[in-house]
Amino acid sequence: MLSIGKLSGQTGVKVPTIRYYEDAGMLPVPERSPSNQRLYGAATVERLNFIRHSRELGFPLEAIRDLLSLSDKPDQSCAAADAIAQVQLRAVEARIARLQNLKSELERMISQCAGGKISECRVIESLSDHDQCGVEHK
Amino acid sequence: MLSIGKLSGQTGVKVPTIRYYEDAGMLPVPERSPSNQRLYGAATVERLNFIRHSRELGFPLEAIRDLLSLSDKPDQSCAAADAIAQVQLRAVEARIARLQNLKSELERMISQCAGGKISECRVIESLSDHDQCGVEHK
DNA sequence: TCTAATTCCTCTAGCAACTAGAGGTGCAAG
DNA sequence: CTTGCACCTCTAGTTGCTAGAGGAATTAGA
Repeated sequence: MLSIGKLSGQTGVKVPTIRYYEDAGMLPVPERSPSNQRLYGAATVERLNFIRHSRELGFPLEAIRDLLSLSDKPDQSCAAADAIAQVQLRAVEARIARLQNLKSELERMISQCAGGKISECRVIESLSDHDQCGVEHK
Repeated sequence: MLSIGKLSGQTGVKVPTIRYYEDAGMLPVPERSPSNQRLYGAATVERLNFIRHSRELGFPLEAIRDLLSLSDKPDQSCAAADAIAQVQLRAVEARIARLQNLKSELERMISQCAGGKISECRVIESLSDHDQCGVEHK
């Protein structure tokens, strides 16, 4: 069994964040030692790594809860879970599309900033200029 | 002169957000009408468009404040503005790469889900597994 | 073995970047 | 002239944490 500090060390998730995740329902309520300290099994390392990687990909905790609910019911038929995965896939595709717009916008800005003065700098100008940006706003 | 509502309409930035930006030092304290209502000049439309566009590109308010202060010194080199954009570009590229990893995992999961069980899916596994993730952590 | 440093506990409060609501004033149209 | 909207200030809520207070327990070194 792992203390919260060991769990933190093995996953890179900070101790207060682990406690926060517990409050937020991302982690099951752990066992306690006789002196009231949290004790975690090895499965929690996996679960925390999963949460951390998903967070790094930009998933909100709610979406991660959905994904975790898949792995919490490994014997369930995929029919019910398929919808969740599809929704996540569509969300990921939308994120990628948007980020690729932003990427080319940033590249364009940088290429136009060829070591000149700010008065000639296209970075600031293009950030003001809506027509050139290629990002859709309503 | 524009009321806060007109300014909001012309820029797409919500009224409470404009007031928030004022508190946050992103916008100069505006004139007031005799009845205490905010009045904005045309320059504020430009400034707000700049802020909104920068936010949509993922710049934090602090970086936008830096960019705004740079644009007040037009004779300096634009290297600093370029550097801020470079940092954003690198962050965006990293996110795209990770999301594409996840996208193919989700696609694989959905295709494997044809009649199978969740326990055979590799999404959770690949998101838990540090070695496969392609992202560097410390 | 004793002590000092560390880890753990709970709790509250703060961060960014807003958003929503309460409760009140002003202004323009029917 | 009154109704209805836009505006005002202020507080509080949101998400996903992070930092600190104040206190108990465990571990490491002399």
